[in-house]
Amino acid sequence: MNDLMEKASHVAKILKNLSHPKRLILMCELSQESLNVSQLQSRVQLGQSSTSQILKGLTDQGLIDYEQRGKERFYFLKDEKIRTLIESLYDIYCK
Amino acid sequence: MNDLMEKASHVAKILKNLSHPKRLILMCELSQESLNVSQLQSRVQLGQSSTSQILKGLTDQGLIDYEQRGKERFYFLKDEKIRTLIESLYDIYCK
DNA sequence: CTTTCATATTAATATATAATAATATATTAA
DNA sequence: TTAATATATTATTATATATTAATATGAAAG
Repeated sequence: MNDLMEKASHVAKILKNLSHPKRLILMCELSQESLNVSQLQSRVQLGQSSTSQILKGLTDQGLIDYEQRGKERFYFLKDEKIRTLIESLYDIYCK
Repeated sequence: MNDLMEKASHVAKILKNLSHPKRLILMCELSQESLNVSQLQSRVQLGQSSTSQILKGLTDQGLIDYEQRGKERFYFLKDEKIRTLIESLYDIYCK
């Protein structure tokens, strides 16, 4: 039961990151291509601050990472399991 | 973008229901067999009230349903897509 | 070096969620 | 018809999350 709880907590945290429409869209976009903050901002219709905060959260949890190019930061999916999960979600709910 | 937002909101709501370790375990249990409230309670280590509230939320969202047998209510998954999703999660994170 | 642009951080507030306790309902059995 | 059991509901509180605004950092251009 303890091991189960740990696994469940881990998966639940990841799901929480996807459990908000705009974060979900953001992650879907990132599953297609690397994008910088202002690109993400406009695709997801959120302010600069919220977008940055969300990206920080996702980065802290190891789900995404970024590469700095000049002034810009290009974010991309770091965790391949997330990509698989997003694909499954697409298969289940959007086909 | 609007259609996208609608779809994303729908999926996000479902994910939110799974984004809590105990609700996730509860849903996993229900994906295996029908269970009554007190069985769920003990498997998930939650009080009676919380368990009932969670079950109500899941029922309201059409994810589960129940069948009354005497004093007891046996809950079961109503939405087959959820079962598929839970199986995917298992494949991705627990194998 | 100073201005500009992209992004990050902090703080403040509003809103949602989780947990608990207390009470209510409904079914069955005595 | 009352008592016992399973479950539901309501109210309250604590905690977490989302949003916004204001300020700060850091890279590059001039």
